[in-house]
Amino acid sequence: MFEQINNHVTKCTNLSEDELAYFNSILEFKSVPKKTMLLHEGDICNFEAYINKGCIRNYYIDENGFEVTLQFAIEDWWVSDIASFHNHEPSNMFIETLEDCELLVLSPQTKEELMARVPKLERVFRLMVQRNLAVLQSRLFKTIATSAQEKYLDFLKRYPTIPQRVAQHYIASYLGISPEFLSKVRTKMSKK
Amino acid sequence: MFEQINNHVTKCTNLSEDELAYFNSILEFKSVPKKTMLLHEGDICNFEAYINKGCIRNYYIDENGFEVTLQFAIEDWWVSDIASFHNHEPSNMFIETLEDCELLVLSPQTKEELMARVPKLERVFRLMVQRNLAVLQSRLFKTIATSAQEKYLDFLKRYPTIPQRVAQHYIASYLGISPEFLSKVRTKMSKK
DNA sequence: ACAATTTCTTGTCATAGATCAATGCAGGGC
DNA sequence: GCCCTGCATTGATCTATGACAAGAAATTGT
Repeated sequence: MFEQINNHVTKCTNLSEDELAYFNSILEFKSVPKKTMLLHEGDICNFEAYINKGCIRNYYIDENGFEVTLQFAIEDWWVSDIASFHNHEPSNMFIETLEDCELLVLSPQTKEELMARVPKLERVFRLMVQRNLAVLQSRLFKTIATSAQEKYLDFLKRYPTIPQRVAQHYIASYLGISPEFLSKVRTKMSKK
Repeated sequence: MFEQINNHVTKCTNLSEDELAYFNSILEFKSVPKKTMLLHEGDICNFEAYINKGCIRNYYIDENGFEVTLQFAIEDWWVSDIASFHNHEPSNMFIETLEDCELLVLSPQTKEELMARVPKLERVFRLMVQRNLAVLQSRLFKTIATSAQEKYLDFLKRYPTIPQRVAQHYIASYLGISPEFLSKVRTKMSKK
């Protein structure tokens, strides 16, 4: 049950047997069916969850009900609203399982404890946030600078396994285009 | 010279006199004229700079020469390409001063030393990255979900001092619209 | 296996914003 | 004071993408 996450963590830093055991001992295992809301706009996010199995998305909704998918997360990723989680402030996003999921969960308290006991893990989480930031920066750039088709191709390259797992209209909402238009882009692409 | 930055840092964490003195001692002061390139695409970013005075932007350029401004930074902000800085990998962005600037600079080595000697600062920088991430997330959302005018209004609210300091076409490139269209949005707004 | 629901496709029409070109305007160097 | 050069504005088209509607296809639960 912990091989995957331990593998993941030890890629970034070296931990002793003891440290690893402690780390595992404070993780809470959770099994969640698909189509479950893990976080609702306005709630304070009280989890940072490692995905052992499954698929999750988080998204925003604007005043008119228009959805924007911020990210898909699958095995070996973490999901959370970091800002809400750390500052204990209401979130403005939604987090929802798209498949049945197995999660390993940290609460704000357990995470703090963990950081205090195993400071080396600070690094792991800082790296994670930094990587996230870099990805988001380049995504913003592409969102602004490129056509729908380019964005879709880029998405396929970056996340080749996602399209087989999630409905197409979610991908459209990730790319920032309408589902109809994504469909048209796809048919145009397949004709050539 | 250090009041500003010390103020900034002690807002996030408590430091002793000694720690603060050490922190200040390793900062390198740099005075840079406007229109200077601090980082060029392909270079490895070797600085994380606190802006004591001045205004800086970082931006991407795509294959066709189309520019996207990632952010404007003014007094009391840090500028860097975090990913390039930490992983010693080539950057894909440009960083350029828009005004004469006074900077307080960390190199990768001095930052690491600093983190080792004053671990409390880990927290400061992690918070900074997290805040950045949250801002960028909400910006991506707005970029996708809202009209040019809304984005502009939001920009004015969030960064009220920037428009007086930077050329309008830079703002357009931040908002992801053409300079001509921003001009049209502005005249339409002022007519009502 | 079937009905019910959800998702995907296809067509037509509408529009925000891009692109191009012309004009005006201001600041800096001489 | 005058000429450059770089910005901002304005107007006339053009285009990528959105919105809506209706049908086809796929998935789901029972």
